[in-house]
Amino acid sequence: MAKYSIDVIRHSAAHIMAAAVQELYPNAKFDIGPSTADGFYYDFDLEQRLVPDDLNKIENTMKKLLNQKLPFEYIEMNREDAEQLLKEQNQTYKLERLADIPEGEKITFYKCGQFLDLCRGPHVEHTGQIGVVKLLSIAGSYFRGKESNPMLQRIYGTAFNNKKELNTYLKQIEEAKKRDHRKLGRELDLFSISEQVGGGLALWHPKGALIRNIFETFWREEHYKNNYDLLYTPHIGRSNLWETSGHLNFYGDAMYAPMKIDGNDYYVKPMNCPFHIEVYQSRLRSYKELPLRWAELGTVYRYEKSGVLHGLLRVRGFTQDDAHIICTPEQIESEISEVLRFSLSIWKSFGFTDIKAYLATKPEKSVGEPERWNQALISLEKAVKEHGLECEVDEGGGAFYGPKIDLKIKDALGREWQMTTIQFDFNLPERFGMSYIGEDGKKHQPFMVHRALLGSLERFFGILIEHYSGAFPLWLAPEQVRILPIAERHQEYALNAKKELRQLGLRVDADCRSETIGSKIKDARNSRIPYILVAGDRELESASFSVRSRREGQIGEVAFETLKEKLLSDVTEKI
RNA sequence: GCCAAUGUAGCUCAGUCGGUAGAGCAAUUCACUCGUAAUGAAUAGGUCAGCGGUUCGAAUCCGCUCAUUGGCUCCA
Repeated sequence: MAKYSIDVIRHSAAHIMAAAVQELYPNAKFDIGPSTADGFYYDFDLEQRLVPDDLNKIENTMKKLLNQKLPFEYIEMNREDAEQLLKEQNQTYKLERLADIPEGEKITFYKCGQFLDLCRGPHVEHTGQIGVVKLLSIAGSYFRGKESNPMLQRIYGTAFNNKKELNTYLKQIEEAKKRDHRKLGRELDLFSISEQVGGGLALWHPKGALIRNIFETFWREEHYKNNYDLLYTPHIGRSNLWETSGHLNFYGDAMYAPMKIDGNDYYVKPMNCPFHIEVYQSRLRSYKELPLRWAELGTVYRYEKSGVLHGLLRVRGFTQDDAHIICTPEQIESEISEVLRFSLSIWKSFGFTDIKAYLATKPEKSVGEPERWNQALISLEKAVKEHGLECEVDEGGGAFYGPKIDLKIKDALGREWQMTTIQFDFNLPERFGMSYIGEDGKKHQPFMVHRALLGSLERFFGILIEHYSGAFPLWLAPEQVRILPIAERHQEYALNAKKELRQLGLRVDADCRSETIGSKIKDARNSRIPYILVAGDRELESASFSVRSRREGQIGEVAFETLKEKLLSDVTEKI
């Protein structure tokens, strides 16, 4: 039996799904059915709405077809015959797809059982080679992905070589569900989103807020150490500011309606940049004070369509860890390199080391001098190379105002998240008429770079929750240590230790409820407490605790003095 | 925004044919004072998402609205 790549198997499975749909719904119209990163889909136009139960029906029909070991038959046709055939079958979407195939290119079909599909292949030889299939979900999808086109029904499924591989995949999905930050956010009492308040507006509960405070403090300290200055700017600004910046014109749809104050329209900010620029414009600037690196944890609000909101990962109000670097052309290279180095070091602190860069270059429509675009691009490329980052280039994928590098980080489950962004801006300096006096005594336009390392604190927190599965490392854990007295007579000892550890700056609590020790341990473990200290007669006697570490398991009795040192060093080491 | 599904106690979920609300966990109170993942008992907890309709009677049937979920589109 020939060995086929999983993509070929899945693409073939997509055909079989279409064949099953054709068998069950003879009037179905077909669009396309490619393989994806972990499965396949096919888009259909059906007279009836599919319901989840239909998936079983379709899957069973597919299994029947797989068992028949039907061959995939390759058929070449000329354009006229192909058109004729698709017209006869009333396959309007396929006809449009046919028209996409450039003149002179071969037009190929694959036939499997009764199902004939316009397709360039390749496929397996026969359906017995597809292994196991599973249909996963039904969704809507615009034809050709365009909002103005009709919506088709899409069925997602997956295929694997064997049952074992499929089960591994399904287990992964289960694991991801267990880590879902929305679920953990509720269970660990970290945050919530209230219908009363509104969708996409997160409420940080005490424990979540505590974690945020810790990483915000870390963020501020690191920025000071890396020669940034911090700014605070308002949440609203007059309409003329947003007219100058161009936001009202370009992104007005995503901005919230203005409020009238003294006859002026004020808008809630969707970005911090115009404010930072106004700080720059507050006086004449000399080349001697450049580069300026101004950072702010700036809370912004953007109208996101209702259908896209998703826990903390896609919200309407969020805090960016924003910064703007304003510098001379000579400083660009070292500044970009420095931003990248700084970014990588921050990610390392949070336990992310698998990072990939995505470089986006000049699109068709753009502003700014080509020479500046070029210089910016060179600096980005150099920095990526210098830090040895794997890099993918998206030609023409930059914003109209400048090229950029995005960093994607891989989490504990191997999922990639786009987080850091470093973007040049040739638009705003022009629009605001930013300048500095150069060595020559003349005015020059500075380079301006936007950068966000974590992106949005909300989104970062959501990903952090999933990455750690709620088990935050000691330095981030809202409750680092929990002391469990076994009986009432051990409470005083526990409370004294709690007091002492708090004096050392550790976040400690004692569980003095009249529960059994087993029950208290269960609760502490479910709360993902890094250190559980049990105190009974023996420990009281020897001034020690029975220590259970989330990371190392049961450690046994440790003298209180030794324990204090261990805890403090763990916090410093960020483990 | 679009397509679809879902919405019952804080959480997870049951609720038959339309006959007036139920479990487990969590919470609260009391008893127990316990040695490494669940001590026992009692109590409390509900505008069945909201509004409207059909009906003698609606969690249940119908319509609208809202929210959530999975996708699509979008993400300066």
